[in-house]
Amino acid sequence: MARLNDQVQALLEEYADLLTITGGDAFRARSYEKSARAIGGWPTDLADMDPKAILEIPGVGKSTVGKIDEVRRTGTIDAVEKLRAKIPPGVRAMMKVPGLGPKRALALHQDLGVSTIDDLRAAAQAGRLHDLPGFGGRTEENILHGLEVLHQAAGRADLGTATALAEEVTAALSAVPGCLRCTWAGSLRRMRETVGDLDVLAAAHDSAPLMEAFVALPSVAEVIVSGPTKTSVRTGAGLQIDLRVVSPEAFGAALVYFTGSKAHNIKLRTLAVRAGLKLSEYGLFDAGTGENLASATEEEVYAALGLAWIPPTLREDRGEVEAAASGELPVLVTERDLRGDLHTHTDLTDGVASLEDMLATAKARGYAYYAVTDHAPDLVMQRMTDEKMLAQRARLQELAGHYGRMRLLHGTELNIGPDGSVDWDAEFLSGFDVCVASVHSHFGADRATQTRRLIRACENPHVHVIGHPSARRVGRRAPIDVDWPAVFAAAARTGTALEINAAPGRMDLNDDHVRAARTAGVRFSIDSDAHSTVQLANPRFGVGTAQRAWLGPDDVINAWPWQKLKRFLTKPDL
DNA sequence: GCCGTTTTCGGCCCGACTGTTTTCAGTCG
Repeated sequence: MARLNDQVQALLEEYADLLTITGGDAFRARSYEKSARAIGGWPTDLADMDPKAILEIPGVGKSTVGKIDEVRRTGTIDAVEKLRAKIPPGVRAMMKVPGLGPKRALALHQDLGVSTIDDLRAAAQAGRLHDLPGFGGRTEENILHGLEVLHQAAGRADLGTATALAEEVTAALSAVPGCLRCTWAGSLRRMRETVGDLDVLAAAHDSAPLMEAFVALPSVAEVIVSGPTKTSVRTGAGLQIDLRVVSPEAFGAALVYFTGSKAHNIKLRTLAVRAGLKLSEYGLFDAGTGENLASATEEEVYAALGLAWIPPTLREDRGEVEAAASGELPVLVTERDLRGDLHTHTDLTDGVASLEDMLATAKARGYAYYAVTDHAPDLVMQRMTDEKMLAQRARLQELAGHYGRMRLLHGTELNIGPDGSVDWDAEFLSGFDVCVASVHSHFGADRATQTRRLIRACENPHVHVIGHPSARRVGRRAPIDVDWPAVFAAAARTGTALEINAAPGRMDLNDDHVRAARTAGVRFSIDSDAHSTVQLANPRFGVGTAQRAWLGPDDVINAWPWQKLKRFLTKPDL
């Protein structure tokens, strides 16, 4: 774990879950959930804060400060350990199955002796669940389906988790004496939305010190294989990390080789063979003489194959090799191109940071414009009212000019109802600078219904962006069933942007959909959906998706200068 | 456990949906 905040957050979340499972005070559990979120989203590392400052974090009281101190001293929390002794970890894991909450998870454990996900699957397949009180045939089916959803992401880490781990590992290894280069490769470098393992590459003349440091990392739980060029470990969270150490002369060739994808590598090797060459992780060689033609940098390797350097996010054999050969690689949008964020929250609804803190962090990111888009009233739990929204708008107007030249936009995240309607009438909506509209309910409706509701939302003259259009949660909830070509056509026709939601748990739209939508003429908004100042850094992940879909700066409305974006936010008459 | 121009005690987010039920528990956002 990179920050003490993350460690504390994980322990407090676990404590809240265990309290809930054991039927403890629900308000206490909720309180711990809240402090966990507040701590995870707090920008300063707890390790650098004194207790008094920690007590200032909203939602954190004396009891939590004590537990933070305990984590700092002992690495854990005694109260959590005591509950862990009573409730097998599998019971908590079962709560991750969609449709299974604390009550049923505990009932399954107590009445059926089910205490792992595997037990649960076996029991459901054997039809042993529907005899339990409160369980029936449909519940059993839903649990089996939920297990399927969970299984698709099992053992895979989302982009945010994997990136944090990769940064931690490469920083630690880079500090080892004799380490000349260290970076991550593999699917994480290609910025796939989830990764099954982490590939780390280092350059050194002597690999031994790196291997020793690697297996001694605090996040390592198990060593799978260990040798002079390759060591594989598993983290406590179950993610495999492979470390390969090569000589500095071979670093570029190894980076190409281990970044992949497999299909991209095959294409490159085929190209090499046809030219009388041989490509491996050690370099590009003359097949006849064995002479090393290129190996130190990726650029040299690609150049020796007659190719321009190909950005890692494109290396999927989707035409990038041909484009590199003909000098037609696209100019990709980068994080630096983003001039603003059009989907963010504050503590007025479910964010954990104040408006002022979010604005200050946004300004530090160098944005030219920034939209605050708190939840609208139809998401009842957020308790939004017209008055609260108008008060926020007034506050935003007061703050105009307080954040340099950053333009402050007042927006909202509307809820797209099952019929495609949204929270407010046209008059109220016209008061916003920007409206994101998202699906937050009725995920199970049929394709015709989902398609109609999204198209109707696009046709709303006050809706500028469709937020997280598929409503999927990576590894947790399947996307809604939609006729995407029809929605893409509607978005293009109505001048409605589709969001690339950059929160690692969403990554929505995904790269395939973005590619298809772009072909249909759709524009995109790469948004953080930040609920804390830390999450304002999310767009880097969305840029990965955008690049994988070959998007350039012109495809992304929040890469545009304000005047151009302003015109886009005035939709044409339909 | 946290918090306070309704409060230092007594509240704490609320409604919809699903599947199990015969009046409601569990889950979700």
